[in-house]
Amino acid sequence: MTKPELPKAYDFRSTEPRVYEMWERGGYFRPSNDPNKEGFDPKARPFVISIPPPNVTGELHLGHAARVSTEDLMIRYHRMRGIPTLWVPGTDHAGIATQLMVERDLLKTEEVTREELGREEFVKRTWEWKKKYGSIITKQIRRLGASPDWDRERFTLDEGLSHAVREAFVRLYEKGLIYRGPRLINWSPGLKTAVSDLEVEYSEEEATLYYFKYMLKGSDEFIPVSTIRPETILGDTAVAVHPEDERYKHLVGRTAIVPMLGREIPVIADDYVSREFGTGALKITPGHDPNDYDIAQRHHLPIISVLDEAARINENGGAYKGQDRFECREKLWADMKNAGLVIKTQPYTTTIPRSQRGGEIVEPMISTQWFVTIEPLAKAALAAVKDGRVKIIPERFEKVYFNWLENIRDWCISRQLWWGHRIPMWYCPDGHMTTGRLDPKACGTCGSTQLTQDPDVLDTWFSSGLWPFSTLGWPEETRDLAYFYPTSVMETAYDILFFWVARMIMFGLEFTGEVPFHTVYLGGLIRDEHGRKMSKTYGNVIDPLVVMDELGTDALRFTLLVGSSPGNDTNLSVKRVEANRNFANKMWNAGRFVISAVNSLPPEARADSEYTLADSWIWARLQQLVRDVERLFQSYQYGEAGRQIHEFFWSEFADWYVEIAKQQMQSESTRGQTVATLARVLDISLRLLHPFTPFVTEELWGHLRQALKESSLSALAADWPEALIIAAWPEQKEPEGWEDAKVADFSLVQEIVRSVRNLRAEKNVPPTRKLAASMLAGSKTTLLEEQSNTIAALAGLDASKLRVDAKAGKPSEESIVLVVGSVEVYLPLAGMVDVQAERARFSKELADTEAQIRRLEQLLSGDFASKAPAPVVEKERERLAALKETAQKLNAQLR
RNA sequence: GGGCGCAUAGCUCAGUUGGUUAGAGCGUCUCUCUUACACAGAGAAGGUCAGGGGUUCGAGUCCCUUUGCGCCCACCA
Repeated sequence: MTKPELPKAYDFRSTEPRVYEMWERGGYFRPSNDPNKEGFDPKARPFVISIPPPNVTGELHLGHAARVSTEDLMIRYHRMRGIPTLWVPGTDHAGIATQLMVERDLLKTEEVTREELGREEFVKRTWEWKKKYGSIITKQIRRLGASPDWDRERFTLDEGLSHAVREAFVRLYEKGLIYRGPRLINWSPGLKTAVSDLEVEYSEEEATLYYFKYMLKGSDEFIPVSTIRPETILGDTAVAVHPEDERYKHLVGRTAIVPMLGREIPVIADDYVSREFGTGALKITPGHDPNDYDIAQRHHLPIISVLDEAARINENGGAYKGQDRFECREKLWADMKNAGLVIKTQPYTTTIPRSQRGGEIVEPMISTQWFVTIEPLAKAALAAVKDGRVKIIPERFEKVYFNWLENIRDWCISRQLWWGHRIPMWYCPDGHMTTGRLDPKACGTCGSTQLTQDPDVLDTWFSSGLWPFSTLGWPEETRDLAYFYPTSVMETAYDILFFWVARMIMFGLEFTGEVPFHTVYLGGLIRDEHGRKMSKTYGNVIDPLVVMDELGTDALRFTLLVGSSPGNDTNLSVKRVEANRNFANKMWNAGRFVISAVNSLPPEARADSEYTLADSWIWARLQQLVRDVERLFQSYQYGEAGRQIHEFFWSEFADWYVEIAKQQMQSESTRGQTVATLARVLDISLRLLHPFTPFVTEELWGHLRQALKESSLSALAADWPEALIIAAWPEQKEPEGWEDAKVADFSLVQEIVRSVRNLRAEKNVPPTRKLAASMLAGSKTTLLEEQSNTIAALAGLDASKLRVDAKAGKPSEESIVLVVGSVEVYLPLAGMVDVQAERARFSKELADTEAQIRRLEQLLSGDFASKAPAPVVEKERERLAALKETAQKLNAQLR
C-alpha cells in the first residue's frame, strides 16, 4: 500500500484555512457542556473567557494578536483537559473612533459633514459601515487560529447589550448613583465632546509663562501674576495670595481690575497659593481650571466661562469674542502690552493636557454632563481585590489598581457624539427628567407628552464595563449567565487596567453582586525589536497579517507567547518569527519522519521488546517535561513552558532520539518498540504544543493518527478522538525509580559522542571517514557494549571495529585518547597525532579538573556539608568522586 | 511629587519555592547537500549576570544602596 508523501516543507498557507474550517465544522469551539442543551451537567465547572472586544471597524494589530494568542492558549489548554470551555467573542462599537472614521469617509467620498447629514441619517450610515466592515476584524481573529464560540458572538450596540446598558443606567439612576449637572470637565474642542479624566494624556512640553500686572482699583499699585494661558484672564473672578504672605497680606480685600475688560474682582487669601512659586500670587479662573474651581467654591466666587464648544472666545470675552483661544492669547497679550500691563515672558516646561483621541489640547470647561458617583462602586471593587476574590497577575499591578481606585473621581459618562448608546433620559418642556426601561410616553412628574430625549450618548466604556455579563444575557437570568458567570480569567493588556478592568469589576459587583472574573491576567505591550513603540510615523509597524502571510500563524503565535513574561512588554522582531517558522518546520519534518516510520512498519511488527536506554531516557525526559509544563501553566508562565517544550522537541527528541531511533529501527528486535516510542513521544509533544501552535500540530497529529490506525500499532491510537483540538492533555505521571540512573547513563553516551565529534571537528576528519575506536570502560563496560552501535552511528565510528574493554592496555598503534569521565576512548589516528599538542590538551584538562576538585573539596570540608540538604551534598560528593577518577586517567596519560 | 518596572553573550530576550560549570534565538567563525528537515546537521568563539554593600554553607535569583533607561499616577499658576 502506498501512502501519499507529505511535502518536505510545512505548507502553512494551504493548511491553516483547511484546518480552521475543520474545527469550525466540527463544532469544537462550542462548550462541551452547554446549559441550553440536553444532558447538561451543572456540576461540571466551566472555564470562561470574554474576549476584550476589538473596535468593530478596527484592523488587526500585534496587540490583538498577542491577546488572542494568549487567550486561545488558555482556552485550548482547558478544553484539552476536558473542562467545559467557553470563549465569548465580540466587538465594540467604539464611539469616538468609529464616528471619526465614518465622518472622515463621508467627507472624502461625499463631501458631506455629519451635521449636514443630520443625526438620524448619520447613525444609519454608521450602521451600514459597521455591516460592511464589521466582520473584517473577526475574520482576522479567525486567522490567528482563535477558537471562541462564534455562535455567541456579540456587539456592544446589538439589541441585547443595549438592553443591558439601559438597565444598568436606570438602576444606577434609581439608586441615586447617576446625576446630571454643571461641572468642570475636560472638553475636547476638536471632537466637541466631553471626555473623562482617563481620556486625557499629559505631555511635557515647552510653553511660555506670561507675567503681568493685576492693577488694583483706584491706585497705581498692582499684584504681579503669571499664567500659561493668558486668554483665561478674561474669565478671572479673583486674584489670590497666601494669607501669610507679607508682600501681599495688606492687599487682601482690595479690588483688582481685569485687564482689557475692566471687570472688578476681589483680592482674596487662600493657603492653596504657594508663596515660593512664580510671583506668589494667583489669578483665579474657576471656569477653566480645576484648582481655581475648588478655590472659587470655597470663596463663593462667580464662575465665568469664556470659551464656546470649539474653544473660541464667547460673549463673556468682550471684544475678543469669536477669536480662537490661541489667537486671543496673542491679541490680548499685545493689547495688554500696549496698556503697560505686561511684565515679561519666559520659556517654561510644563505638562499639557491633550485628548487621547484627537491629540488637541483639552480645555477644562464648565459643562452640564452626566456623572456616575463612583465612590461606592470603587470601594466594592477595591475590596474584591483586597480580599482575593479577584487576583491580578502579575501581582504588582494590584498596587496600581488600589492607588487608582483610592483616588478616583466621579466618572463623566456623557459624550456629545451620535454613535453610541443614547442616554435614556427624557425632558419635558418644564425640565422634568424621566427615565425608564422602556421609552416613556409621558413625563413622570407632570404627565406632559412632549418629551425629548437627551441628545448625548454614553461613554463607550460604560457598555464595555458590562461586557462579561451582558454578553451572557444579563439582565435576563439566562442559563448561560447562571452557568458561565462569573467568568474565569480576564486576559488583557495592562494599559486598560483602569479604562476597562476596574470598571468591569465595579459594574460586575454592582449589577450581579459577584466579581466578573476570578483572575486578571495582564499582558504587556508589543514593541519593535528595540523596544520602541510601533508607530506609523517611525515606520516600524509590523503588520501581523503580513507576518502570517509570509511565515505562518503558528510562527507568529509562538513568538508572541514565548520569550516574554506576564506584565512585561515584548519586543518583536521578524527574525524571531522566522526562527519560529523554522521550528514549525522542524515539527513538520520530525513528524514526517515518524509518520513514514509508522507507515513502513511491517504488519507483523509489535512493540513488545524491552525499552532501550534511549527509549527510557526520552520517556524520562518527556515525563519531566509534562510535569514542568503543568506546573508552569498553573502559574501562568506560558512563555517558560513554551521554551521548555521547544527545547525538548528540538534538542532532545529531534537531535538525539530520532537519530538513535534510526539505528534501533534497523534491528527487527527493537524496531516495533522504537517506532511506538517515536509515535507516542510525538503524540504527547504535539498535544503539549497545540495551545501554542495549533495548526501545524493539528495537521501532523491527524496524519500520525491515520498512520497509526492503519498500522500494527493501531492500539496506540485506539482512544484518540478525531481531532487534536479535543484530545486529552498529557497527564503527569509520578517519576519512576529507574529514571535517574537511565538519564545518567544516557548522559555518558552523549558525552562520549560529543567528545568524539569535537575531536573530529578539531582534526578535520571528514564525516565520511568512519573511525575505528576502542573504549576502556571499567564499570561502564556492559553499558557501553550495549550502546556501541548507537555510539558508533552518532560519532561516526566504524561499528565493526569498535571495541569495549573493562581493562586493557593501550592499543599498540598511535592513538588519540579522550578521557570522558571514567571512560577512555582510543582513536587510532596514525599520522594525525601530535604528541606535543596531545600533552598540552591533557595538561589543560587536568588543570581544569583539578581546579574543580579543589573547589569541591573546599566546599565539602566547610559548613556546606553539614548545613546544605543531604541530597545536594550527596550530588557534590558523587561529582567529586567522578572528577577524581577523571583526573587519575588524565594523569596516567601524561606519564 | 509619589509608585512601578528594566539593566544577563555583539543584538533581542528567558532564567518564580536561592544549589555551586548562567541558557535560547539571531548574528559571527569551521566543516557537511549523512536516505525527516540547508527553514538543516556537527563543532567553535563570545558573559566579573549595571556598580557597591548585606543575609546565607551557597546569590543572576532575597534585602539595602548608587547609577542609567522606561512606564504609570498626580491640581502648583
